[in-house]
Amino acid sequence: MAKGITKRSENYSEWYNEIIKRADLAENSAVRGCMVIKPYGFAIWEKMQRALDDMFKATGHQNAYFPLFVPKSFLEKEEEHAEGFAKECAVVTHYRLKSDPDGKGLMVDPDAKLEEELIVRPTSEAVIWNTFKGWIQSWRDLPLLINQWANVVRWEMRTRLFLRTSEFLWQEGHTAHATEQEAIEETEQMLGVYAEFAESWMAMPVIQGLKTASERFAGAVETYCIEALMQDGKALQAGTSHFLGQNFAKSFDVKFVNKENELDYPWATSWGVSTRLMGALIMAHSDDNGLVLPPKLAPIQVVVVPIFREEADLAKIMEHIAPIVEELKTLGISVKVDDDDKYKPGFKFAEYELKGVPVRLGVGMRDLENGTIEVARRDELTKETLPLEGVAKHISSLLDEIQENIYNKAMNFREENTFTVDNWEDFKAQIEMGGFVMAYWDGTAETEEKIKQETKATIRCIPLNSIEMAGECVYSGKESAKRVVFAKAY
RNA sequence: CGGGGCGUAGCGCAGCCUGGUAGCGCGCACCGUUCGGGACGGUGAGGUCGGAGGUUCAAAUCCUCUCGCCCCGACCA
Repeated sequence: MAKGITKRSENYSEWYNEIIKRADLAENSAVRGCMVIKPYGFAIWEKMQRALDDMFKATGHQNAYFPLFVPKSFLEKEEEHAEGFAKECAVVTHYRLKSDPDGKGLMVDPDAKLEEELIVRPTSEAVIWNTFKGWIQSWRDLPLLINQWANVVRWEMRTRLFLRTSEFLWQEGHTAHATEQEAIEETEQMLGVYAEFAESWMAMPVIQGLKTASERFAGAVETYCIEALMQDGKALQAGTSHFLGQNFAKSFDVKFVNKENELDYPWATSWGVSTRLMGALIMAHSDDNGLVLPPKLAPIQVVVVPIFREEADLAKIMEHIAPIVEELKTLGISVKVDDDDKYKPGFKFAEYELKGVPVRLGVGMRDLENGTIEVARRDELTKETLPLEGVAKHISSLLDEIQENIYNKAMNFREENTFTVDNWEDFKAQIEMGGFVMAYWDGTAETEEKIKQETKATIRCIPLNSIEMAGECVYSGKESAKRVVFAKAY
């Protein structure tokens, strides 16, 4: 590229920021730690939302919306939950400003102090379970399967675009069930939905597993997660699904009468994914030419770049490609024809590569003479000249092929960067080099903590569906039932 | 909150040590030639040098204070 971006291999985080900037996805705002998601970035997020929302609906969930503010007394009710989130809460203490008598501008009106502080939601368990109290009386009211699309605020020390911002957009599911078994099934079902979304929409392979006690969601009995490996060898938690037991029901005094006419507390789950998935998408596939989008999430799947000098030539080219564009649209493919004459073709080629558009079609006067079209694919940066006849069908299957190809690439990368390690020296060396490190762990929080202190590696998850085979803990040498996934993480 | 770094044109930077007419690249505007991988030439617009105070005949440059941002750590979807 003439105006190359920072190489991925040289400075990963600079590369990451530059992809976001040059693909026009988002920017830091003037507001501390907050992010502006720009139209192109938001278009991708909307496609993610749509796909996820359809999956939630297909599994029987309904959308609703709950308040932004959580009275402090609500947040306090579940003790562990309160403790876990206390350190990162934005708090509303006043409801009015007034002119500053000592100078220009405004000041907080001390007379407008709230009797009870309001917390800007860091998550909505508290408000939602307070609401559920009024919704649940009988086993007939269960299961209650609710999802909300919302913003939340967590006052993070250091922020990074998409990966960690003070305010972020997400989806949070909150469900209530009559039995423990059903709630656990729901937790696992939604983890499966996330894994399916990550793999078949984002083309990003994930490991499904359980968090250790120390990494568990505050107030949960069990936290399930999906973990993905980024191209710099660091892990990213891409989604979580929590089995909350009866903790919130008890804290918020939500009870129902079961079929045996006995009072019981319902069992709860909550699960969420956020705009962090955008960060995952960027880091999983992009290269030194910019963003690489899986076709299923690309706002523009095919871009047509006419190559012309004269207005008259453009008109001829448009006529030449019109049937193809029509056919692509009929096939449900989103096509953009960039007939802008302010930029030259070479500029446009680079621009659409930066934006990750999966397929680019180039058409010039040469093609008109030959009845051809140039088809370039973003994932492999290859191009070929094909007869115009039948090209729409070819493109349609090419998009599927690209979707599959980038998944396979990410999968190969993960496999090449997943290591099985059996002694402490190898463990430290491998963690330093990056990747998922599969090692035995004795199951204690002490060992987990010491490993974290000495290597900065955390247990990303205890994988589900792995073969149980006993071994010796890589750190303590004590007995261990199975290998867990260690990595440095975002 | 600890440790580093930076504030000069829309963006990226030089100038500061050693005070003396505020510069370069990109971008922007106009004209011409170009147009199948980020074009080239010409002309031009654009600045209270983050802010306040001080030293000086003279401050982007030296001194004091202040504000803001970025990076590294603790925290974390």
